[in-house]
Amino acid sequence: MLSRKTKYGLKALSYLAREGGEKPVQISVISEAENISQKFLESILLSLRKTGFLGSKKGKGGGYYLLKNPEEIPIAAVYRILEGPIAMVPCVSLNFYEKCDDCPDEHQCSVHRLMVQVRDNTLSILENTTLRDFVAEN
Amino acid sequence: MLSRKTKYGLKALSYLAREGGEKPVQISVISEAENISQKFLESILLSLRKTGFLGSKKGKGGGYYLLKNPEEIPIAAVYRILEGPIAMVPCVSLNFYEKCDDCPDEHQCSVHRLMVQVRDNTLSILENTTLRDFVAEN
DNA sequence: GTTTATCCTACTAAATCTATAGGAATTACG
DNA sequence: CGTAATTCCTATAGATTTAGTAGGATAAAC
Repeated sequence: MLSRKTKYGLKALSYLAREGGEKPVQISVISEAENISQKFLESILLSLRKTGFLGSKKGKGGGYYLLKNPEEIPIAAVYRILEGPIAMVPCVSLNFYEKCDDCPDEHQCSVHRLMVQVRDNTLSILENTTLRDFVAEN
Repeated sequence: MLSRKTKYGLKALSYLAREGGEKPVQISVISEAENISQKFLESILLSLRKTGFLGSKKGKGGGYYLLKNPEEIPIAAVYRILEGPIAMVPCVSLNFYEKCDDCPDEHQCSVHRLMVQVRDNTLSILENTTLRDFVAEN
């Protein structure tokens, strides 16, 4: 299940992408447009800024803006920042790998093999979809 | 992320499928073989029994056994019992649908459309994989 | 009637999620 | 300059979920 954090983050980025990126957009504007708690959104945008997806400007007329073109931002990258691993089990994750404590050999684990398949499929969708697709659809 | 509950449940079912189903297998045997806390596994098997996947027998020589052939048990069905929705957002779930409180119209939501894609892909894997595949792989 | 097993309910500790609070820092503008 | 508008940052808190644990009831085998 997707956390609200990730969902809100994607919606906010989507909003910024649709906006075109001419001027910074204030948190309050996005939070109203997308029905997101302003304070919560604030912390989400902050972490997207710290990881290089967003730029910001303080003070009057300030706000957030995209640092890259929408087509350069795959959903997978955003997902990994806000949600974490895309894989359903850590032992199958490419970016957040962890060994399972219950499996002596993960190559003999049927769950492992199944989840590799699921990961590959999900990944191909999330890597090949960018913010640009979010804009184009509307 | 897959909960341990679901992972353990799948491993236990997988164990039973490999066993062939002649005789009931005790919780303690499965829990040792698969490195799962016995008490925790107990509650998992119980809920799989209540939902018609497993039969059980009490007393000496008792234990759990599959009620159907492995090829008749798709992973998707087990997943829904133990984990819940396969979809990443409730508004995209076939079996556990819920409207998002933040979306006025889900058909105009880019996250929704993306997650429909992800769901369809994951679903086709989980519906077309059965316990039989878990056995065959070894 | 003793042993072996599942059955069932309730509880708990820890982690995670979803925020909220409150002020500091920065910028625009008159 | 001074004031208003905005992001920046840290800390905290309440709710929910997860991953078990405890302890006895029930049933079957022998």
